[in-house]
Amino acid sequence: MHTVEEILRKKKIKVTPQRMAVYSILKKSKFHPSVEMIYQKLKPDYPAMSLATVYKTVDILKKVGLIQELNVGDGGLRYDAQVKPHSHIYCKKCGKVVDVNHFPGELQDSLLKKIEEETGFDILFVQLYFFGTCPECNNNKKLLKASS
Amino acid sequence: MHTVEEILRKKKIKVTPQRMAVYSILKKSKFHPSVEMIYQKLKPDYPAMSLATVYKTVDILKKVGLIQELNVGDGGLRYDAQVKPHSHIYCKKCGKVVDVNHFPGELQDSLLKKIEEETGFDILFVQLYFFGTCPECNNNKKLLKASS
DNA sequence: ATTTCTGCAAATGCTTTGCATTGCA
DNA sequence: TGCAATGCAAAGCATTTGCAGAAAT
Repeated sequence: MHTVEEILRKKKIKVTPQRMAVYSILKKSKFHPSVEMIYQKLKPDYPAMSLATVYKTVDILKKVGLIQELNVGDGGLRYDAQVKPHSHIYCKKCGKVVDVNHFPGELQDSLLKKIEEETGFDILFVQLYFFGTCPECNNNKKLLKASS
Repeated sequence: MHTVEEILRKKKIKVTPQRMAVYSILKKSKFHPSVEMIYQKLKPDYPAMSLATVYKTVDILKKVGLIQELNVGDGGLRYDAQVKPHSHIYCKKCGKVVDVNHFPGELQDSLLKKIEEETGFDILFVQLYFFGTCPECNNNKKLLKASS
């Protein structure tokens, strides 16, 4: 196992406070923030930080493989420091993205090979997204239903 | 079963040549085109058509449930008149999006319920994306490998 | 006849780019 | 010190919006 600093230096990418800060936000948070969200979280500690730097940083971290990009639609890309295969669930109402610690075993072995054979593609990775409404956003509706 | 015209009229949405043309492109094509691609395909037959109209039309068709939006990343949304559950494979090199007529049965019943229980979400739909390189884009590489 | 839609052009908003300054190695 | 990164502002693009004229019901 290597530290983030080592991984960056090995690829001749300079280790800067901004880059470490962006990675640290992503590593800590379970919210799968967008670039704008990362920027807002960093502002108190790095008042001079530029939004452009956050864009450039997530791009680099993505290319190096330290983070993955999630595409939940509705406009914004989200970033995730968890790069092991797992799936995501997105709330259509509040935009929250939550990890789903379930990844169909079927998807990891025989089915992938079958699909590669059928389509002729070489499969690099799989993204599985669930879309729905989260418990918090459901609350009102459920209470209304229960009382009617 | 209802015709597209009937479905639109029922929802008080006017049936226009532009709307039918956009739907027809999506129904016919297996390419999962973007808004820009749809616009380019329509230009010869509808030289006056506006790009804004295509944007507005896919939005309406999506809301009515006649088409689905695919989010393959790399910037552009794609549209698909096939609304039954199926998955998609996207070529990272040429951007092609192809249907995968395989949808893990696991995903449709017990697993969904389990995930709903674990997360508290109400799941509305699932998107499964495979990312990789298509046979055409692989060709060169494979030939090189074979001859080395 | 009324209502909605189209097409144009302008506006918006997210993301990228260019470049002088700053800072890591 | 030298090269790369930052931060700012401007540019770029995809998408949305407003509205007058056109078309559908």
